[in-house]
Amino acid sequence: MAHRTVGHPAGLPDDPHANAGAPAPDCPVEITMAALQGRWTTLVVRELLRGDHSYSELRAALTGLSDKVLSDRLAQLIATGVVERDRRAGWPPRVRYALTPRGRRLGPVLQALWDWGSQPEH
Amino acid sequence: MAHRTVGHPAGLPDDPHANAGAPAPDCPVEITMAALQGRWTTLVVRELLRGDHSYSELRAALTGLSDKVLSDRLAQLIATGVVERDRRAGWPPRVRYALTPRGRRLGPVLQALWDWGSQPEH
DNA sequence: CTGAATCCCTGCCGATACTG
DNA sequence: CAGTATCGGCAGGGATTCAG
Repeated sequence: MAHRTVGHPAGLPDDPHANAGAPAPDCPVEITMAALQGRWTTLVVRELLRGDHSYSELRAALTGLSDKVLSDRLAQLIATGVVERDRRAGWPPRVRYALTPRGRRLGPVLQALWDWGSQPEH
Repeated sequence: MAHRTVGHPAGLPDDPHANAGAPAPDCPVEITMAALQGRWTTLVVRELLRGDHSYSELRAALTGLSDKVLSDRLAQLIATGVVERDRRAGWPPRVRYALTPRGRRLGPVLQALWDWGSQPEH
């Protein structure tokens, strides 16, 4: 049991599946990074953690975010199963965006990112 | 105390400092994402979680990673305080790369990323 | 052995304009 | 209200070459 510098709770890095010598798209870490990647993405998720929003509510909350990028991000988050779109019939068009259960589970992940980023340098 | 959909342990999203309406470089989440951003970055960190490595050891472990990107990644990780370089006098040049204490604290972060990415879709 | 410098190509993202 | 279409600038990163 040679050089196990520190104990790891699960999966990392002693998991048998954790032996990628190259960036594999099916690596769990890559999957999560891909879901969160891109400018504004984490902010959109954080906004939706507060509750569901309409398109224009998101745009108002995230000042500086353009239409193109917002729809790109929403499409990305829907594709990764983080967000679901609820379109209701009638006029004017009413669309609501909300986190899926999977999306809500990003809370602890963002929390871990927040915690590390808040820690002092050394 | 209107619509608090779920309790949050700390910082997110009810932290007073968590009100950025735009991508702020000083946001803790952005700091962590910036440290981990870029292809190969998480794999380099994961490799170093196993112990310190020489330059060529890293290159051997990460098949397909080019010199340019590896030195870019090491510079990035050193700049963000994740990795430290230990250069020893003599010939041939011997250099060792190891995680700083701060870098070792990325373990739980990668674990959180891994966990989310391993979860079933719904 | 340990990198830095260069070249080039691709994809991201911001701005603007337009549609159902 | 809720998006899509198009374009252009710029940075990321892969291959190759050169240097300490």
